[in-house]
Parts: sequence; C-alpha cells; structure tokens
Amino acid sequence: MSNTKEKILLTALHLFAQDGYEAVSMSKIAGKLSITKGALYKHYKNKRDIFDTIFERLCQLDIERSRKAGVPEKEFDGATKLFRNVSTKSVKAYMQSQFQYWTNDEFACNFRKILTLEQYRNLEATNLYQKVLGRGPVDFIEDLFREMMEEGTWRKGDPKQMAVEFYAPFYLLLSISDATSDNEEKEKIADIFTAHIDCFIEKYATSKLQNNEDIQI
Amino acid sequence: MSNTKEKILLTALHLFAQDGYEAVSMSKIAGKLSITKGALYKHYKNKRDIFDTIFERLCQLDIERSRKAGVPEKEFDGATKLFRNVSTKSVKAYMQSQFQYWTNDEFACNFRKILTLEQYRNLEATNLYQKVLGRGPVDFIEDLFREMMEEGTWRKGDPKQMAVEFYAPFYLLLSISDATSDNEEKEKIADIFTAHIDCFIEKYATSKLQNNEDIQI
DNA sequence: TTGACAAGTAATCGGTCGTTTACTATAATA
DNA sequence: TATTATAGTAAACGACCGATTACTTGTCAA
Repeated sequence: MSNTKEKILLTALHLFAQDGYEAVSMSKIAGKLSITKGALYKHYKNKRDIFDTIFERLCQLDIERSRKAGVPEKEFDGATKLFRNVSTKSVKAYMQSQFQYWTNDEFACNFRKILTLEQYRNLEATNLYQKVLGRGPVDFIEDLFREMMEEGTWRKGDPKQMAVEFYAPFYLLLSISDATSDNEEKEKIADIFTAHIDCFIEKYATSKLQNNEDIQI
Repeated sequence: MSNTKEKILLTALHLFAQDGYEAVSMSKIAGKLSITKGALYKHYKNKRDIFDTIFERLCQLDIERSRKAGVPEKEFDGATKLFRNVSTKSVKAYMQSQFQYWTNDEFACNFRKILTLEQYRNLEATNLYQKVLGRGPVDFIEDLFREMMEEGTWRKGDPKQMAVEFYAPFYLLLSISDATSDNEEKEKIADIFTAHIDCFIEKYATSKLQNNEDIQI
C-alpha cells in the first residue's frame, strides 16, 4: 500500500492552482516530492493524466458537497417547481455554509483557482468556469427567488436582477479572501458576507429573520 | 519607420491574456505574425521584455484613463476630504463609464485577463490584482461613500459594507461579460449593471435621481 | 527459497524552449 | 555611388520539456 499516488496528486494540485497547467513541469512536481520525474509515470500515464485525475476529483467533491450541503429542498418531479418550502432561514444557512466551504476548504479553493487560471484558454474552460462560479450560481439563485416569490416568502421583483445582487458579493469576497492568509482577516471578510445576507433578507423576505438565533448546518 | 514592434506587442498581448505568460512561446508569437522568432529579438531583448513593455503600457493607459474619466472631483490638499461635491449623478455616470471601459476596451479587457491569470503566482501579482480589481476599488468607493455621508448626500451606514454591495455586481458582471462574444448579450449585462446602480442610488441617496435624463461622460 | 511484482533510479530519447550568431536584403544616408 | 543601419532569415546553442527505457531494489506470496 502506497500513498505516493495521492501525494503526487496533492502536490500537483497546489502547483497547478498557483501557476497554471502549462507553467508546471513534471520535474517541479517530482522535485517537491524528492523523487525523480520518472517515478511519476509509475502512477500516472502522463502529465495530462495527473491534471485530469485532479480535475475529476474536484468535480466529484463539488457534486458530493452540493448534494450534501443542500440545494435547499430541490426536487426533480418534472413539475414546474424546483424547490419546495424554501425558508429564508435555510437560504441564509445554505449561503453561509457555501461561503465557508469555498473559502476554507483546501480542495474547493484550489478548484476555483484552477478554473480561474484556465478559463480563457478555450470555450470548454470558459463554460465550465461560468457554470461553477459565474452564470451558474446566478441562474440557480434566480430560480430559487422565482419559486420563493410564487410561494410568497419573497417580495416580488426581477429575479435575475436580484440574483446578481445577491450572488455578486459572494463572488467578490471569494477573490478578496484568496489574497490574504491572515485568518483573522478572513473572518472579517466572512462577517461582511453575513452582513450582506442579513441586509438582503431584511430587504426582501416577507417575514423577518430572528437575528438572535445562530444557524448551523 | 516600422510598426512591427507594435504588432508584436498586440499579438503577444492577446496570447498572454488568453493563455498566460508561461504558456506562450516566442515561436507562437512569431508564427502569428508570419516571421521567425529570431526577428522578435530585433525589437525586444527577450520574452520578459515583451511582457514588461505590454504591462507598463496597460498600467499607463489605466492611469491615464482614471485621471481623464473622473475619480469624481478628487483633491489632494492634504486635508481630510478626498472628494468634493460628489453628486449621486456623477457617481452613476462614473460607474457606467467605468463599466463600459472595462468591458469594451480591448486593452482594458486584456489587462484584466492578464492580471487574473498571474494573480496567484507571487505576492506582487496578488497585490496588483487586488489593487486594480479587488480591494482597491472597494476601498476607493468606501472612501467616496464616507465623504458623501458627511456631506449629507448619502444615507448613513457602514461604508465598507456599502462599498462591497455596490462594487460586487461590477466585478461579477465583468467576468460574465468576458464569457460571451455576443454583443446583444453584452448590452443586456450592461443593463443589469445600470439597474443595479439605479436600485442602489434609489436606496441610499438622500435626493432622488431624475430617471428621464440620460447621462453622458 | 524462489519468482513476480511494485516502486523507485539514472540515463536517454526526440522536441521545444529562449536566445544568440552569422548572414542577407533593403533602404536611407554620406 | 559607397556606406551604414535596419529588419529580416536560417541555423545552431544549451537547457529543459514530457516521456521511455533498462536496471535496481524491496516485499510478499507460492
């Protein structure tokens, strides 16, 4: 039993997320692990294979996480309704847990960075970036708000516009959070995000949140 | 007189913005111009020199643009006030012109992309990215709001929080705009941004905007 | 004990990298 | 017209690239 294969994956993950695929050589990966580059080929058939394995792992983790963490009450009954009984409380909890995940989880952070660094290279990369970090979340939230409006838990308005306003600080604060390694500062950033959600819910929810109960997920 | 030097710069700019510095070779640049890579060295002393020249140009253009386009009524009198007589109208005009610039100007778009692709490689790159596209604009807007609150043209509140809410859609929509080459769709995105500003001013300005007058800059 | 396999090394492969050199054609200058 | 600078080519440089080979271990099952 050997964990070398996993070590290679983790090392390459960090390098790819920092410098981008093309800028990382097999020698660099091997060097960081104090082995020769030939040894890498005992575990992966080539450089692309390392990248693809990492990538599949990240995608899989993201999917698992999405399924576990919520997508509050999503349903696939073919009917018009995608969500059911979405409360403002569950929306807040969901967004906070998502922000926590994307800023603190090592895999999630590196996933974002890799997507960011490859996004302009071809159409496929562009679409994937948009799906995970750009239009994707906006469209999702738009659908969520639309349902909530119909159920009466959310004030009427343009759901697309609302979704942009709601998701944008998430997106911006991810980037700002990346730029600091100071944990105290990261908490401040998370606080700003929480304040954003509260402010938003205050403005649009039809029934107010109790602000003295902390929400865990 | 020769424009080859400029052509090299423009070609390299596009490639760097698409693939990142390391992924672009001298041969690729030369190939796109149908010359041999040796010829590049008649105009630039090495690859880094091409990149640095591009980068200085982009920085210079950004500074010129910033100076010309506004920073509404900025003053350096050493006093506490950074801005003077900032109206909600000038803020709207400024933000719209900035958004137009960063989404439609070719140099500006490529500047953003290059900053994006290099941002994780070292501390210097990270700080520059944040200065131009991350914390920088947020801090600037925070100062702006703080002044406007003191002058009474803006409702009281946490200026940092407000600045994040205000700038975030700008930042998100830049990224979404990058992903489409359809001009009609780009206009829709710009409309969303305009709606965001209007909504924001509606919420926080102490005197309402006349929405029937179009603002040019 | 032996044989097979797994996991490493060192050397080497053909290519491509960034860069330099030697040379050529062209056009402006003296 | 002779000279000189400019802007290009073609070839080669050493270094490094991703990938392969031949070889050496150590481990473990038959």
